[in-house]
Amino acid sequence: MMSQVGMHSSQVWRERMAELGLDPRHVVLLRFVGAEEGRSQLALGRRMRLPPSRMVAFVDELENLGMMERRLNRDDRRMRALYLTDKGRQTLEAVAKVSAQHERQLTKGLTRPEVRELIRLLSRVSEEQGLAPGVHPGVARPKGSKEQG
Amino acid sequence: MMSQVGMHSSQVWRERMAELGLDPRHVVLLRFVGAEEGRSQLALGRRMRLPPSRMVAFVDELENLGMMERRLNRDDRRMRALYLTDKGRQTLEAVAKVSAQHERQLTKGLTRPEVRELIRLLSRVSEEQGLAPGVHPGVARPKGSKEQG
DNA sequence: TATTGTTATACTCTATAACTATA
DNA sequence: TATAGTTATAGAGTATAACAATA
Repeated sequence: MMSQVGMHSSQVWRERMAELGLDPRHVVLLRFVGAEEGRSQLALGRRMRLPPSRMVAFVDELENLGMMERRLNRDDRRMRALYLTDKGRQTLEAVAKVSAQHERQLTKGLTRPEVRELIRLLSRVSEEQGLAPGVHPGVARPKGSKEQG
Repeated sequence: MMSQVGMHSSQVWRERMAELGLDPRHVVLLRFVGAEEGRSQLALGRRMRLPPSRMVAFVDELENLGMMERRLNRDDRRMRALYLTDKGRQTLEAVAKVSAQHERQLTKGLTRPEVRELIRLLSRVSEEQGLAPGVHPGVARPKGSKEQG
Protein backbone atom coordinates (compact mmCIF):
# COMPACT_ATOMS: atom_id res chain seq x y z
CA MET A 1 0.00 0.00 0.00
CA MET A 2 2.84 2.29 0.88
CA SER A 3 4.52 1.59 -2.42
CA GLN A 4 1.21 1.74 -4.27
CA VAL A 5 0.44 5.24 -3.03
CA GLY A 6 4.08 6.24 -3.40
CA MET A 7 4.25 4.99 -6.94
CA HIS A 8 1.08 6.86 -7.80
CA SER A 9 2.52 9.99 -6.28
CA SER A 10 5.67 9.62 -8.38
CA GLN A 11 3.69 9.04 -11.52
CA VAL A 12 1.51 12.08 -11.09
CA TRP A 13 4.53 14.17 -10.20
CA ARG A 14 6.33 12.91 -13.26
CA GLU A 15 3.39 13.97 -15.40
CA ARG A 16 3.41 17.42 -13.83
CA MET A 17 7.11 17.73 -14.60
CA ALA A 18 6.52 16.57 -18.14
CA GLU A 19 4.13 19.49 -18.53
CA LEU A 20 7.11 21.71 -17.79
CA GLY A 21 9.06 19.80 -20.44
CA LEU A 22 11.21 18.05 -17.85
CA ASP A 23 12.16 14.51 -17.08
CA PRO A 24 12.52 13.68 -13.36
CA ARG A 25 16.25 13.40 -13.77
CA HIS A 26 16.41 16.83 -15.32
CA VAL A 27 14.80 18.13 -12.17
CA VAL A 28 17.32 16.33 -9.98
CA LEU A 29 20.21 17.71 -12.00
CA LEU A 30 18.77 21.22 -11.94
CA ARG A 31 18.50 21.01 -8.17
CA PHE A 32 22.02 19.71 -7.74
CA VAL A 33 23.46 22.46 -9.89
CA GLY A 34 21.30 25.05 -8.21
CA ALA A 35 22.60 23.89 -4.84
CA GLU A 36 26.25 24.28 -5.77
CA GLU A 37 26.80 26.29 -8.91
CA GLY A 38 30.22 26.19 -10.45
CA ARG A 39 31.01 22.56 -9.68
CA SER A 40 32.44 20.44 -12.44
CA GLN A 41 30.41 18.03 -14.50
CA LEU A 42 32.22 15.02 -13.12
CA ALA A 43 31.91 16.16 -9.51
CA LEU A 44 28.15 16.53 -9.89
CA GLY A 45 28.04 13.21 -11.66
CA ARG A 46 29.75 11.44 -8.79
CA ARG A 47 27.32 13.02 -6.36
CA MET A 48 24.34 11.91 -8.43
CA ARG A 49 25.93 8.52 -9.02
CA LEU A 50 25.78 8.93 -12.76
CA PRO A 51 28.61 7.77 -15.02
CA PRO A 52 30.38 10.55 -16.97
CA SER A 53 28.85 9.55 -20.28
CA ARG A 54 25.32 9.96 -18.92
CA MET A 55 26.19 13.37 -17.53
CA VAL A 56 27.20 14.54 -20.98
CA ALA A 57 23.80 13.69 -22.34
CA PHE A 58 21.79 15.22 -19.48
CA VAL A 59 23.79 18.43 -19.43
CA ASP A 60 23.44 18.63 -23.21
CA GLU A 61 19.68 18.36 -22.88
CA LEU A 62 19.39 21.01 -20.21
CA GLU A 63 21.76 23.25 -22.16
CA ASN A 64 19.58 22.84 -25.24
CA LEU A 65 16.58 23.77 -23.13
CA GLY A 66 18.46 26.92 -22.20
CA MET A 67 18.34 26.16 -18.48
CA MET A 68 21.98 25.43 -17.81
CA GLU A 69 25.34 26.38 -19.20
CA ARG A 70 28.87 25.02 -19.24
CA ARG A 71 31.55 27.58 -18.47
CA LEU A 72 35.24 27.16 -18.96
CA ASN A 73 37.60 27.15 -16.04
CA ARG A 74 40.76 29.19 -16.68
CA ASP A 75 42.78 27.29 -14.10
CA ASP A 76 42.01 23.86 -15.46
CA ARG A 77 40.82 24.00 -19.02
CA ARG A 78 39.59 20.43 -18.98
CA MET A 79 36.78 21.26 -16.59
CA ARG A 80 33.30 22.46 -17.42
CA ALA A 81 31.75 24.31 -14.51
CA LEU A 82 27.96 24.12 -14.49
CA TYR A 83 25.71 27.12 -13.89
CA LEU A 84 21.99 27.74 -14.09
CA THR A 85 20.69 30.32 -16.52
CA ASP A 86 17.90 32.71 -15.56
CA LYS A 87 15.53 30.38 -17.31
CA GLY A 88 16.92 27.52 -15.25
CA ARG A 89 16.28 29.40 -12.05
CA GLN A 90 12.77 30.30 -13.12
CA THR A 91 12.17 26.68 -13.96
CA LEU A 92 13.33 25.59 -10.54
CA GLU A 93 10.87 28.00 -8.98
CA ALA A 94 8.11 26.61 -11.18
CA VAL A 95 9.11 23.12 -10.12
CA ALA A 96 8.82 24.08 -6.47
CA LYS A 97 5.42 25.61 -7.06
CA VAL A 98 4.10 22.62 -8.96
CA SER A 99 5.51 20.24 -6.37
CA ALA A 100 3.71 22.09 -3.60
CA GLN A 101 0.48 21.94 -5.59
CA HIS A 102 1.08 18.27 -6.10
CA GLU A 103 1.41 17.71 -2.38
CA ARG A 104 -1.81 19.59 -1.67
CA GLN A 105 -3.61 17.66 -4.37
CA LEU A 106 -2.33 14.39 -2.98
CA THR A 107 -3.59 15.04 0.52
CA LYS A 108 -6.77 16.85 -0.39
CA GLY A 109 -8.90 14.24 1.34
CA LEU A 110 -7.20 14.78 4.69
CA THR A 111 -7.60 17.48 7.33
CA ARG A 112 -4.62 19.55 8.39
CA PRO A 113 -4.00 17.55 11.58
CA GLU A 114 -4.28 14.33 9.60
CA VAL A 115 -1.67 15.54 7.15
CA ARG A 116 0.64 16.38 10.03
CA GLU A 117 0.07 12.96 11.55
CA LEU A 118 0.73 11.25 8.22
CA ILE A 119 3.98 13.15 7.84
CA ARG A 120 4.98 12.23 11.38
CA LEU A 121 4.34 8.53 10.77
CA LEU A 122 6.11 8.49 7.43
CA SER A 123 9.06 10.35 8.94
CA ARG A 124 9.29 7.74 11.65
CA VAL A 125 9.26 4.95 9.09
CA SER A 126 11.78 6.77 6.95
CA GLU A 127 14.08 7.29 9.90
CA GLU A 128 13.71 3.69 11.04
CA GLN A 129 14.59 2.52 7.54
CA GLY A 130 17.69 4.66 7.47
CA LEU A 131 16.60 6.87 4.58
CA ALA A 132 18.44 10.14 4.18
CA PRO A 133 16.06 13.11 4.28
CA GLY A 134 15.61 14.64 0.87
CA VAL A 135 17.46 11.91 -0.97
CA HIS A 136 15.02 10.19 -3.23
CA PRO A 137 15.97 6.59 -3.94
CA GLY A 138 15.90 5.49 -7.50
CA VAL A 139 14.83 8.65 -9.25
CA ALA A 140 18.20 8.97 -10.86
CA ARG A 141 19.00 5.28 -10.76
CA PRO A 142 17.77 2.71 -13.26
CA LYS A 143 17.26 -0.98 -12.80
CA GLY A 144 20.58 -2.74 -12.91
CA SER A 145 22.77 -0.17 -11.20
CA LYS A 146 24.33 -0.97 -7.88
CA GLU A 147 25.12 1.05 -4.82
CA GLN A 148 28.65 2.34 -4.64
CA GLY A 149 30.48 2.29 -1.31
CA MET B 1 8.17 11.86 1.11
CA MET B 2 5.33 9.58 0.22
CA SER B 3 7.10 8.54 -2.94
CA GLN B 4 10.45 8.36 -1.16
CA VAL B 5 9.18 5.89 1.42
CA GLY B 6 7.14 4.09 -1.20
CA MET B 7 10.08 3.75 -3.53
CA HIS B 8 12.19 2.41 -0.71
CA SER B 9 9.50 -0.09 0.14
CA SER B 10 9.38 -1.25 -3.48
CA GLN B 11 13.12 -1.59 -3.66
CA VAL B 12 13.40 -3.67 -0.52
CA TRP B 13 10.47 -5.81 -1.63
CA ARG B 14 12.09 -6.30 -5.01
CA GLU B 15 15.25 -7.51 -3.29
CA ARG B 16 13.25 -9.97 -1.19
CA MET B 17 11.62 -11.31 -4.34
CA ALA B 18 15.00 -11.59 -6.02
CA GLU B 19 16.04 -13.87 -3.17
CA LEU B 20 13.22 -16.15 -4.29
CA GLY B 21 14.58 -15.92 -7.83
CA LEU B 22 11.70 -13.75 -8.98
CA ASP B 23 11.34 -10.47 -10.79
CA PRO B 24 8.41 -8.29 -9.64
CA ARG B 25 6.64 -8.98 -12.89
CA HIS B 26 6.96 -12.68 -12.39
CA VAL B 27 5.15 -12.23 -9.12
CA VAL B 28 2.38 -10.24 -10.77
CA LEU B 29 1.96 -12.87 -13.46
CA LEU B 30 1.96 -15.70 -10.92
CA ARG B 31 -0.78 -13.91 -9.00
CA PHE B 32 -2.88 -13.30 -12.08
CA VAL B 33 -2.64 -16.90 -13.16
CA GLY B 34 -3.28 -18.10 -9.62
CA ALA B 35 -6.42 -15.96 -9.50
CA GLU B 36 -7.90 -17.42 -12.68
CA GLU B 37 -6.22 -20.58 -13.81
CA GLY B 38 -6.97 -21.80 -17.30
CA ARG B 39 -7.23 -18.42 -18.97
CA SER B 40 -5.42 -17.92 -22.25
CA GLN B 41 -2.09 -16.20 -22.56
CA LEU B 42 -3.57 -13.32 -24.51
CA ALA B 43 -6.44 -12.81 -22.10
CA LEU B 44 -4.04 -12.55 -19.18
CA GLY B 45 -1.84 -10.28 -21.22
CA ARG B 46 -4.68 -7.89 -21.90
CA ARG B 47 -5.52 -7.83 -18.21
CA MET B 48 -1.93 -7.09 -17.29
CA ARG B 49 -1.63 -4.63 -20.15
CA LEU B 50 1.28 -6.46 -21.66
CA PRO B 51 1.68 -6.89 -25.41
CA PRO B 52 1.53 -10.51 -26.63
CA SER B 53 5.23 -10.67 -27.40
CA ARG B 54 6.14 -9.80 -23.80
CA MET B 55 3.77 -12.45 -22.50
CA VAL B 56 5.60 -15.10 -24.47
CA ALA B 57 8.85 -14.20 -22.76
CA PHE B 58 7.45 -14.01 -19.23
CA VAL B 59 5.53 -17.25 -19.51
CA ASP B 60 8.63 -18.89 -20.96
CA GLU B 61 10.62 -17.77 -17.95
CA LEU B 62 8.12 -19.00 -15.40
CA GLU B 63 7.75 -22.24 -17.30
CA ASN B 64 11.53 -22.69 -17.22
CA LEU B 65 11.41 -22.07 -13.48
CA GLY B 66 8.88 -24.87 -13.27
CA MET B 67 6.21 -22.66 -11.72
CA MET B 68 3.74 -22.47 -14.56
CA GLU B 69 2.65 -24.55 -17.50
CA ARG B 70 0.94 -24.06 -20.84
CA ARG B 71 -1.80 -26.57 -21.56
CA LEU B 72 -3.48 -27.13 -24.87
CA ASN B 73 -7.12 -26.39 -25.37
CA ARG B 74 -8.94 -29.07 -27.37
CA ASP B 75 -11.70 -26.72 -28.46
CA ASP B 76 -9.43 -24.05 -29.85
CA ARG B 77 -6.00 -25.37 -30.54
CA ARG B 78 -4.50 -21.93 -30.97
CA MET B 79 -4.90 -21.15 -27.29
CA ARG B 80 -2.50 -21.91 -24.47
CA ALA B 81 -4.27 -22.09 -21.15
CA LEU B 82 -2.04 -21.16 -18.22
CA TYR B 83 -1.88 -23.13 -14.98
CA LEU B 84 0.31 -23.03 -11.91
CA THR B 85 2.38 -26.04 -11.01
CA ASP B 86 2.71 -27.21 -7.41
CA LYS B 87 5.98 -25.38 -7.27
CA GLY B 88 4.22 -22.27 -8.54
CA ARG B 89 1.64 -22.52 -5.78
CA GLN B 90 4.33 -23.04 -3.16
CA THR B 91 6.17 -20.05 -4.50
CA LEU B 92 3.05 -17.91 -4.24
CA GLU B 93 2.73 -18.93 -0.60
CA ALA B 94 6.36 -18.04 -0.01
CA VAL B 95 5.74 -14.69 -1.68
CA ALA B 96 2.84 -14.01 0.67
CA LYS B 97 4.95 -14.92 3.68
CA VAL B 98 7.88 -12.76 2.62
CA SER B 99 5.56 -9.86 1.81
CA ALA B 100 4.04 -10.03 5.27
CA GLN B 101 7.51 -10.04 6.80
CA HIS B 102 8.38 -7.10 4.63
CA GLU B 103 5.41 -5.17 5.92
CA ARG B 104 6.32 -5.88 9.54
CA GLN B 105 9.91 -4.87 8.91
CA LEU B 106 8.79 -1.66 7.25
CA THR B 107 6.65 -0.57 10.19
CA LYS B 108 8.82 -1.89 12.95
CA GLY B 109 9.30 1.60 14.39
CA LEU B 110 5.56 2.10 14.89
CA THR B 111 3.17 0.85 17.54
CA ARG B 112 0.15 -1.21 16.55
CA PRO B 113 -2.28 1.72 16.78
CA GLU B 114 0.10 3.84 14.77
CA VAL B 115 0.25 1.23 12.04
CA ARG B 116 -3.55 1.14 11.95
CA GLU B 117 -3.66 4.92 11.74
CA LEU B 118 -1.08 4.98 8.95
CA ILE B 119 -3.10 2.44 7.00
CA ARG B 120 -6.25 4.47 7.54
CA LEU B 121 -4.63 7.66 6.26
CA LEU B 122 -3.03 5.98 3.27
CA SER B 123 -6.33 4.30 2.43
CA ARG B 124 -8.03 7.66 2.49
CA VAL B 125 -5.43 9.13 0.16
CA SER B 126 -5.60 6.11 -2.10
CA GLU B 127 -9.38 6.34 -2.29
CA GLU B 128 -9.30 10.09 -2.90
CA GLN B 129 -6.81 9.54 -5.73
CA GLY B 130 -9.01 6.93 -7.33
CA LEU B 131 -6.59 4.05 -6.97
CA ALA B 132 -8.01 0.57 -7.29
CA PRO B 133 -7.28 -1.53 -4.20
CA GLY B 134 -4.68 -4.16 -4.89
CA VAL B 135 -3.74 -2.82 -8.28
CA HIS B 136 -0.19 -1.64 -8.12
CA PRO B 137 0.55 1.09 -10.64
CA GLY B 138 3.63 0.72 -12.70
CA VAL B 139 4.94 -2.59 -11.45
CA ALA B 140 4.19 -4.18 -14.77
CA ARG B 141 4.51 -1.01 -16.77
CA PRO B 142 7.75 0.53 -17.96
CA LYS B 143 8.54 4.11 -18.84
CA GLY B 144 7.07 4.96 -22.20
CA SER B 145 3.90 2.92 -22.11
CA LYS B 146 0.59 4.65 -22.11
CA GLU B 147 -2.73 3.91 -20.49
CA GLN B 148 -5.19 2.15 -22.70
CA GLY B 149 -8.79 3.32 -22.63
C1' DT C 1 -10.87 -13.12 -42.99
C1' DA C 2 -9.95 -12.97 -38.07
C1' DT C 3 -7.45 -14.54 -34.00
C1' DT C 4 -3.69 -16.88 -30.97
C1' DG C 5 0.65 -17.17 -30.08
C1' DT C 6 5.56 -16.73 -31.90
C1' DT C 7 9.48 -14.68 -34.02
C1' DA C 8 11.97 -10.83 -36.26
C1' DT C 9 13.23 -6.28 -36.07
C1' DA C 10 14.11 -1.73 -34.83
C1' DC C 11 14.37 1.59 -31.09
C1' DT C 12 15.60 3.45 -26.57
C1' DC C 13 18.30 3.61 -22.68
C1' DT C 14 22.21 2.18 -20.40
C1' DA C 15 27.22 1.31 -18.81
C1' DT C 16 31.94 0.29 -20.36
C1' DA C 17 35.70 1.42 -22.68
C1' DA C 18 38.36 3.85 -26.14
C1' DC C 19 39.72 8.42 -27.07
C1' DT C 20 41.12 13.78 -26.81
C1' DA C 21 42.85 17.46 -24.54
C1' DT C 22 44.68 19.07 -20.98
C1' DA C 23 47.40 18.65 -16.56
C1' DT D 1 51.17 9.21 -15.99
C1' DA D 2 46.63 10.81 -14.49
C1' DT D 3 42.22 13.32 -15.02
C1' DA D 4 37.88 15.86 -17.31
C1' DG D 5 34.97 15.26 -20.60
C1' DT D 6 33.47 13.13 -25.12
C1' DT D 7 32.35 9.64 -28.36
C1' DA D 8 31.84 4.78 -29.84
C1' DT D 9 29.93 0.54 -28.90
C1' DA D 10 27.61 -3.32 -27.21
C1' DG D 11 23.98 -5.11 -24.20
C1' DA D 12 19.38 -5.07 -22.00
C1' DG D 13 14.58 -4.46 -22.50
C1' DT D 14 10.91 -2.87 -25.08
C1' DA D 15 6.93 -2.33 -28.70
C1' DT D 16 5.56 -3.00 -33.48
C1' DA D 17 4.96 -5.67 -37.15
C1' DA D 18 5.51 -9.81 -39.90
C1' DC D 19 4.38 -14.54 -39.51
C1' DA D 20 2.34 -19.57 -38.94
C1' DA D 21 -1.29 -22.23 -37.31
C1' DT D 22 -5.93 -22.54 -36.49
C1' DA D 23 -10.56 -20.89 -36.49
